[in-house]
Amino acid sequence: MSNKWVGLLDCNNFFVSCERLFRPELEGKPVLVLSSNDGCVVARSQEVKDIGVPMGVPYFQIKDIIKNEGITAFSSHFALYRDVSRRVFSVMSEELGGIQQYSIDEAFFLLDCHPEEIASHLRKIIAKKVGIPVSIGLSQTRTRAKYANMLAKKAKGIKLLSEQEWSFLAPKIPLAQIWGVGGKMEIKYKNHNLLTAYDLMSADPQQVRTLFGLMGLRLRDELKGVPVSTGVKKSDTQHTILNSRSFKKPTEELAVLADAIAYHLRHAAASMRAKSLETRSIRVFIRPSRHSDFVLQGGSKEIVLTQYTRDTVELSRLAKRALEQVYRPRVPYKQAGVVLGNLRPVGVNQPDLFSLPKDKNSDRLMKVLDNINAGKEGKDLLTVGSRLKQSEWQAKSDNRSPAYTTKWSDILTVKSQ
DNA sequence: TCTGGGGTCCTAGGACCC
DNA sequence: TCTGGGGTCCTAGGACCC
Repeated sequence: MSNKWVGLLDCNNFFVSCERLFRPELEGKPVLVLSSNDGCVVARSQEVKDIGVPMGVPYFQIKDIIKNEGITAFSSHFALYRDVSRRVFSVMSEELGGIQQYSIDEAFFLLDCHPEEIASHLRKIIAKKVGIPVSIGLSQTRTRAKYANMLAKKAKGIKLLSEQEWSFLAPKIPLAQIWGVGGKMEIKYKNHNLLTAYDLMSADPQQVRTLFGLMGLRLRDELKGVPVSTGVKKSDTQHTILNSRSFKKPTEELAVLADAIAYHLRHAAASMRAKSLETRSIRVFIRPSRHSDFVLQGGSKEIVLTQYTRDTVELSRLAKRALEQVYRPRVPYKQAGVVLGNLRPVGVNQPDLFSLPKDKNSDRLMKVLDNINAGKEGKDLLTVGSRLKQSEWQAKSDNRSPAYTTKWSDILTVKSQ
């Protein structure tokens, strides 16, 4: 272990910052971003946090506050956020070499020396080249760096958390504030009298293993300063691609579900091909509302293929079959989705002894399909699988910002004088 | 009326085998 | 009246994250 520091760079209020990039007059003003369907709040500017709007609160509950406080609310616009994200990480990679992207707005990295100088340089160059404010936490493991990052947000954007300072803080840090400890685990730890980071660090490892499983043991190591995943390398390809959406209103009809599933399958498969991946398993799930009496009536069905595929037609057939197996009449479903799993990069060819030869025409057909649909985001002109006349399950986004960076027609025009 | 979507990793329990 | 035990593999679901 030659690397002394594990760093975590995190974009501040990322979605809000993305929207502000193209609406600079909103700097210093309260801004929030809603989830798709305009369902609930997923990003808040500092001003909105100060007003007291909580994360994840349903939109309909705060409509009055938004109006009274003069908050600007955006529908989420993922094409924009993904694009800005790509820019941030490409600057980071240029500066540091290897990074490990963790989410749309966070990445880990390793440093041997000069952590503060490098962190400060990173912040400046990202602000200059992309225009997004970021915070950086540095410590000995990813879990500690994550905590350092939280402190950085309250400080001036950078926090170096040394071994000494960690030892001093650990007895005062509630486990709930530690990365990886959610509501359920917090209660479980509490039940065994483990309340702080220090408590878990000093607990008996054998006991931790039996009571809290592998996750508990790893968390204990990370808190003690022993990194669990060896470093920050990894060229890891994605394991799953998921496509799902909640319905405008619940449905009990198989035909409507089939339409939604077919839609999600087309998009998941196209996204998979765009990433040059192929799949060997498909899962279909349908669920009632999380807030209804039917919560437990949902289900999922996975079909494992004998051979990798990228073919929308083949996958559509399987998706339909899986759906018919999980579907139950008289359940008000509120969400449907498709997961493609067991992904691998195309071209890693290990032909299966027992599988049939591949249909050569399939790849060509899919290419034609993808080309026709390319650039028509959300249009879905040429489709495979069921398609209802009126997609009654789809919802809309009312306050979406223009596609400043991903659609020619929405690019800003700069005028002199 | 209205409560997101896209990921990761782990584990309980059933099927199957000897 | 009695019903093995242990291993592996797979699936569905849970917990967590942003």
